[in-house]
Amino acid sequence: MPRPSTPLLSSDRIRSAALAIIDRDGLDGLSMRKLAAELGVQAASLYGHVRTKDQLLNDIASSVLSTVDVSGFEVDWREGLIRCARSYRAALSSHPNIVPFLAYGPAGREESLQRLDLLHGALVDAGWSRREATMIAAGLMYIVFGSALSSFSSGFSSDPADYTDRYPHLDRAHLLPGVARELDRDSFELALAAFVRGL
Amino acid sequence: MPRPSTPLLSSDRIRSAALAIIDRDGLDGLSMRKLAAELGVQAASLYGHVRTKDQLLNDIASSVLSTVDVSGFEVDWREGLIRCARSYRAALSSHPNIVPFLAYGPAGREESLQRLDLLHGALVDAGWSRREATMIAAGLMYIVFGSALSSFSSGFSSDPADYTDRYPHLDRAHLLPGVARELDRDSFELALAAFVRGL
DNA sequence: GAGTTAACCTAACACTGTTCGGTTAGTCGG
DNA sequence: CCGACTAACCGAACAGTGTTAGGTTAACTC
Repeated sequence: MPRPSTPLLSSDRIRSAALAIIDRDGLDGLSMRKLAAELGVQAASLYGHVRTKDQLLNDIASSVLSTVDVSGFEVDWREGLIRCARSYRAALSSHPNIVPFLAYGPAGREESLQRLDLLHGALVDAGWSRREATMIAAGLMYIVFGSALSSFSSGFSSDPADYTDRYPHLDRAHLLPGVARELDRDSFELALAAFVRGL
Repeated sequence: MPRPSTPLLSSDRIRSAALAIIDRDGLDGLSMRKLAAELGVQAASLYGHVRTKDQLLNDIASSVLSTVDVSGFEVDWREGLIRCARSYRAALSSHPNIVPFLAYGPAGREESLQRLDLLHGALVDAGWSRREATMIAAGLMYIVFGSALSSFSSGFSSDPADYTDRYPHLDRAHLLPGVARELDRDSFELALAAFVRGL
């Protein structure tokens, strides 16, 4: 196929198709050839719109994080922290399969820095020292990312025989998968509330 | 080379060589061919001792986590939580490059479950309900894994120009890389203390 | 000493991300 | 209107990945 009359590809179309694949097949399920195939195109054609796969993933990550809202600090810094964390978690858990990518490396994403700047400023305004503000922001991110990884409650088998005898205190762990989502949310809320209250 | 008089390979040698590569070159720096080369062997030979690369990584992860100590709950459950979290973090931060692998999937690792069982039991003994115990354990893991990812303080540039003007509250963020390790530890301790105090 | 097993090898398969050079449709200058 | 040029795609290839099949020979067992 030569140059088509109306372009088949665009950065946006590529990004959203890639995110759909990630959501459906996981992070490892995304390959450039598969992505191209779903767009009705050959793999090489993608590189006219995207520099590298890593860059594509970064762009997707940024767009996922762009929905995070850090407003709400005017009322109360505790409430601001809680809202910010909830918003972060909502963004991440709407596309959980991309979280391992975020976990990989030095981010330095524009969006993250901007939000972090606001968060830091709000904490300093509330009376915390700069160093304390940095550590509190870090702690909040620990809880958010830790809960978003959720290799915790989703990592349980649903076969009771896997636990009985060997792990006496986990004798009902096989019920976890059924309530994993709810339990993850409640665990996050508990951790967040305890953290903020304990500051 | 036919069968050598004394075997060149063993599961242990393979595991420790692989972990050394991961520590040195990162998770992506480990390939079966490279691992084989460092052991003076061809890649295919590894598969006589290791089922798959994924299994190898799981075994390595288990051995890293095997140093975690969950004793210390006799004294006080708060102290027990703190010691457990510190021990976990120590294990993870001694081999930080394998943490992204842990972040990937349903773990269900023998070691983790065993430790989780003890933790859960200790919390129930201390008077928490089973559900609360589960959530508290999850919250603790959030902080441990979140801090071990450390895509936070290690993700900052050391060039002041990257922050000035654009991020007014982060005007000293360029200093972070120099104190990243210490700051990460302090942030972890702060988050842990706040979390436990807030329960 | 024969037969079996264990430990290595070479070669290959089906993938991966990415690049090079080609082909053609659309667009712009004269 | 037509030539030059660019934009958007394709086919083929490269170097790398995890993994398997089948071969070769040393060491062990009876």
